[in-house]
Parts: sequence; C-alpha cells; structure tokens
Amino acid sequence: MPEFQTSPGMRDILPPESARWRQFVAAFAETVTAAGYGQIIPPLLEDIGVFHRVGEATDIVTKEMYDFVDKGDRHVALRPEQTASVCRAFVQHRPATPWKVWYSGPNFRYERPQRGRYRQFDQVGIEVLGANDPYLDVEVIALGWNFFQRLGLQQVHLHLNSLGEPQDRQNFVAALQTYFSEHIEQLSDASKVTLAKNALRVLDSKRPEDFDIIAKAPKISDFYSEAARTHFETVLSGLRTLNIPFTVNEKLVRGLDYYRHTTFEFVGGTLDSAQNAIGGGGRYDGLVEDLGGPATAGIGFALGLDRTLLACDDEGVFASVPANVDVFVVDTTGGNEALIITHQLRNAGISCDRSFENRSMKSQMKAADKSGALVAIIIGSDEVEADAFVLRPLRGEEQQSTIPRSELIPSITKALS
RNA sequence: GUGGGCGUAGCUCAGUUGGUUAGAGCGUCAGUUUGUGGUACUGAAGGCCGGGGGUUCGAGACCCCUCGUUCACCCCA
Repeated sequence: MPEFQTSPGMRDILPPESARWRQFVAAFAETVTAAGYGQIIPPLLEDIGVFHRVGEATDIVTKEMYDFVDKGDRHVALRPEQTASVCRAFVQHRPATPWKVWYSGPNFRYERPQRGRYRQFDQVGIEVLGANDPYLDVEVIALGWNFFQRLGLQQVHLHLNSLGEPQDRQNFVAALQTYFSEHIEQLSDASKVTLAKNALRVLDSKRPEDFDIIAKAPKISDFYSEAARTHFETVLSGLRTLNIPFTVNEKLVRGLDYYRHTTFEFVGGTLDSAQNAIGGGGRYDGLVEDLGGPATAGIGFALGLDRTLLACDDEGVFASVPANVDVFVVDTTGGNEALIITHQLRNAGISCDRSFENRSMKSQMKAADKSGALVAIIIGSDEVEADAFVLRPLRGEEQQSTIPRSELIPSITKALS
C-alpha cells in the first residue's frame, strides 16, 4: 500500500470514468441553458453562518459539516450543498428576478461513506429566485425530467407532494405531533427519537414496524388552504399537459421549516429503496430572508452524480467509451517526424497521439490500436526520403497508401470523414 | 456516531488442519529472422501478504489493536 491515499470518502475520478462525468454535466448544462438558466459558480467555502441558517440544530449542522477556523479567525465551512450559497449570492448581488441559475460541482458532508455516498460528492442543480408561480414549479420539474430522458434513463419515477402554505404546514405538524404522541408506544425506537426532533420526518421512516401507524396518520392534503390546493392542482395539471408521469406521495416531506408548497423527488427504479432518491427539490421561501434579504420565493432541485450514474450503470446507458484520438502517428526514425506531424495535425484541429521513447514499430502499432484511432500515419526512413507518409486505416478492410507530405491535412481529413 | 464483512502483484482473485524459494488470469514491457495493430505462442518485470503488537520452533493463515474499504443502521439541506 502506498503511504498516501485519498482520505475516507474522497476519491479520484480517473479516465475513462471522468469522461462520463464531463458528458453528464455537459448534458445537464445543455438542458438548462436552453431554458434560460445561467451558470453560477459559488465558492467552495462560505461563512458557516450561511449553512447554519439552513438547518439550525440538526445533525446536518452539528455533525456533518466540514468546518474550521481559518487563519483570519473566520469560522468557515466547505459547502454541504449549493442552495444556501445561491441564496447568499442573491442577497449579496441582488440580481433582477426571476433569477434562474444552474450549478455543478463538489459538496462536502462529513458522513460515513457507503454505496453512492461520499464525503466529497458532486451535484448539478438549478434554482429560481423571485417568482411564486406554479407554472415555474412545472418548468423546474420538467427540466429535471427532460434531463433524465436525455441521458436515456427509462426507469426514473417522479414523486410529488405539497406541504401547503406555511400555516397549513404548521397546523399539520401540530396534528402529527399530537397523533404520534398518542401512539408513541407503537413507534419504532428510532422514530421515537425522530419524533422528539421533528414530527414531519417520522413520515419518512422506512422501518416496516412504523408503516401501520404512519398509514393512519393525519394527511397533509386535509390541511391545505384554498390557495395551497389551487397551486398544487395547477402543478399537477401542468405535468399532465406535458405528459410527465408522476406519483403523489404524501409521505414525501422536508424537515426544514422554509419548505412549502411543491416538493418532489426523482427516484431511480433500479436502486434499493433505502437510497433510491437520485435527486430532489422543492419550493422554499424564507431562506433568502434568513440570509438577510427580502422575502423571496424560491424553487430548485439538485441531482447527485454518484447515484444517478449508478442508475445509468443499472440501465446500461452511458456505456460507450469514446476513442481517445482519431489519428496515431508511428515514427520509426527517432521521434522528430512524429513531433512535427502531431503539431501540424493538432493545429488543424485533428486529434492525434504518438508513442515516446522510440519504441519498436510493432509496439507503436499496438499503441495506435489501443488509442482507438481510426488511422495511423507511418513515417520511416523511406518516407522521410520520399517526403511522404503512409496512411494506414486501422478499422476495416481498406489498404494503406503512400501520400506526399504536402497533402497531409486534406488526406487525413478525407480519411476521417 | 453504531454494528457486520473484507484488506495477498497495477486490476480481479487462489493460497489446503499454521510448515521451507507466495501463485493464476488480466494488464504492462520485450520477443516469435531483418518496416505494420487486433489473434496466438514465448519470456520478463512487478508483492514488507494494509500497518503495529502478540501466540508459536515456525504466521499470508490464529489473537489483540490500528488504518483503510465495503454493506447496513443513523442521517439525508
């Protein structure tokens, strides 16, 4: 074992896997920029207060944050997510609304690693600040849906719920608290602990012994105000109009107080139930306000790369490994010819590679094959003398041919087309 | 934070109730008569058997600790 390895929960993404990551982010960027979203690149590090506002006194903040005091005595933290940073940026810069942004990049949470869960993990996401319109909810959800379609994931399900207006939510939580307290003996031990902290999250329990009592619990839909019901129904009918299938799941909740109205999750059909959520989001108000800005409506979602790529593996999408280069230059004269030709090709926009350390021709041909190149250019002493090169197709039955140096670029361009 | 599984070559793994120079496949590199890849054959390089301590005449195998990894719990902004 080497002396130095990655820290727990951190890993290197090497080629060719890294190419998949790039494609993933590129596909997401194309999906959302086509809908008018601009990219925001917030810093990895924020004042810890930015994140404290997100979830006061939860495990999130108390145990799972990468925080430290910097050399200027500032208490800072590596961002555990990007929504809070986006809201902080909104307050700091006050852009015109609606402000539609997308992001991608690593986040950090000090958790015990397991399948699809790392301490440094990448997410992509979008947020829209300053518009409280159910059609925007539909747009945001539809963009997530479109993205999965674009990737080729067939088995993603959309789960949807509404938490109502703040007052609805508050009434509902009070009713839940009363109900669960009356039946506390029937709850699992873990859920008893959860109840003491947040009654809403008990609904989220995946423990079978809780299922019965949860099934009989008060329903959020009985607490909706007229406005909340109208908002939610507009969202649902919008999704139907776009032919986006969904399941209303009243157990889909968010523990944090500033969530309201629409919440949703994208669930991977092939993943185990305990960790099948590959992305989620919802409408939130109050977060911008908590960070010192004006009361501002917000909605967004984030998708985790790791779990989404697991789902891609399961469904066999994204499997093709792209070739490294189109052309491979084989030079048996020592390497100077390859130096010149690769330079010319690259300047002409043609991808190419070569061998180093003056290996045997056979060895260079092997490297050419492995590179995935479509053609090899072969230069030996004969070719140097004739001021020519051999163009050898590597895929298919075509014969090789000798071509004058002056026709390098046109001949290669033709061979690749 | 809690509990279980697993750490042997770059990778995937064998390794017999503890017994002498630790193996295979893949990969890498080099050859198979002089300038041609994929297939085949030959050969080579490459291991403090995760680390530390202990038991033993003897440990890759057994015990303890530790680190890493993995699965689950927990949590999930």
